[in-house]
Amino acid sequence: MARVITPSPTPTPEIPMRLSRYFLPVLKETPSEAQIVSHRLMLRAGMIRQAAAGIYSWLPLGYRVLRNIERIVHEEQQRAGHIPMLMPTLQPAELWQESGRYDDYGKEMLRISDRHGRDMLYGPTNEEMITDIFRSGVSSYRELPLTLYHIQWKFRDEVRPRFGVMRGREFLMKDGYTFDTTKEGALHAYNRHLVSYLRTYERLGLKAIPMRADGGPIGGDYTHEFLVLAETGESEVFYDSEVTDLTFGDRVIDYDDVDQCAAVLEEFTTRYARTDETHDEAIFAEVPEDRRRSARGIEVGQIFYFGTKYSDAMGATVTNADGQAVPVHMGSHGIGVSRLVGAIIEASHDDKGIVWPEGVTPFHVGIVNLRQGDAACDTACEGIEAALEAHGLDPLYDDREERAGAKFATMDLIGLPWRLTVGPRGIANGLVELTNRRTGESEEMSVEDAVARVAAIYAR
RNA sequence: CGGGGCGUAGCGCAGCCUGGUAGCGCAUCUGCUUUGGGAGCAGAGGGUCGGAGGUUCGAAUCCUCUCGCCCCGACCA
Repeated sequence: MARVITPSPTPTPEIPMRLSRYFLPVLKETPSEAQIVSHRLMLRAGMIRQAAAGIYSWLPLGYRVLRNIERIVHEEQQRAGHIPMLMPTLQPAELWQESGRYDDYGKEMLRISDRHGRDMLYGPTNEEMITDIFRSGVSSYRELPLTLYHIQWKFRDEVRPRFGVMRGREFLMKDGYTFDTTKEGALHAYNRHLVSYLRTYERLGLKAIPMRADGGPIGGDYTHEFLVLAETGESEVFYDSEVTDLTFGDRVIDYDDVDQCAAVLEEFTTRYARTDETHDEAIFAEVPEDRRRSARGIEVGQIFYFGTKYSDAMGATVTNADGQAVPVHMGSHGIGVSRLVGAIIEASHDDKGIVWPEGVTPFHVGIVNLRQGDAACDTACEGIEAALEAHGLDPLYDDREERAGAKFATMDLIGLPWRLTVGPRGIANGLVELTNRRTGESEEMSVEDAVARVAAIYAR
């Protein structure tokens, strides 16, 4: 696709990485505070470090994954025609007083005051702020429809944060806001988001099922949550087994095509799929018994049409073709970016560690030198590293003075999808070993073939 | 916010009941050996025992207060 902006904090590409010079504080033992597998593995793999309850530093390896997810979300948002921007983490209380949510939100909102005694808050979401921006910048229906989004840190002062980044207090979210003149237009924006989310989650290596969600106090049917099935999920879900067979695949979508987007929504949401909040036993009973499933799921996104709730409260109107000022129809649509790191691990790991999907892996391939200091092995590894980089790939070269077992265990733990093993026995015959992390299958081949194979894997 | 638990070396833990000046495993550092799945031996470094008061000749240990973290529930992306 065309140029895609990936706003801050995204630095320039990192230099080639060797483990001897990296910062990867892996743990052999499991920290006692971690209860679920993704939290345990993120701590053990040196991806995060807790700063306070529900607040984490992202160490280099974790930061790479987070950034990859962020990049994919950006690309898919912009593919759907949505416009990136960035709103601040700290907001003035006035906006929230205007919408009425300053009092409604309760203690989950972190309230602070600045040196002048002015009431501020660390934003748990951005509807008020975007509505304020919109009303001051848009006045005519001719400027609609419009979808603005950003990826920003948010804070909700959860009573009981847990499960690592899956339910932190500080979290990174993509939230997008749609503005339309009519309800029909807003519902197309809703459908378009559903389609783009399906694409996004597939690229992340996840199967996320859209499920009818609870609209909360606003009500209505126009909200779906996307759930990843996992035993450790926080929500109980009920669904027709046919929904797990649906895949978005490579289909080409015209995001401006109202009927096409509506058809995708129809395809993915007609079968029964609900969380316990909206579960209805009577309707569920109509699903053939052998297709009824109940499981647990992790919520990784939500789409929501809420009409004119904020535009009414905050006076966000446009002049329509008849010259009348009408409130805009809005929707907000979120993807839990930091939470996805945990969700992906929950969905993709084994007893040795993480198994990254190729789309989000922190490094494309690990190079394991079994005999550091051996001239033939060192030369081969350095050559492979350079060749992979020439293909635009990021290898992680384990050049530490460690034994084979320790290097393998580290690679397995951090979950790189592919491993190239270079040892004195093989290299004497010009051979290296390519191993698939997920299946454990290994194949011996020449250095040149191995580089070509890895390049081909990531080119697809 | 109700109920429960835990804070001792980077990580995992013992010691606390019955006060006597801190220990084990892993990790780290040095040396030798080893080298295709978290090596062996020898040696070394690292702790205001979460913090503050109190009791006592003496407190990791007993008492009070306080901070932090974790678990169950309610809540939540």
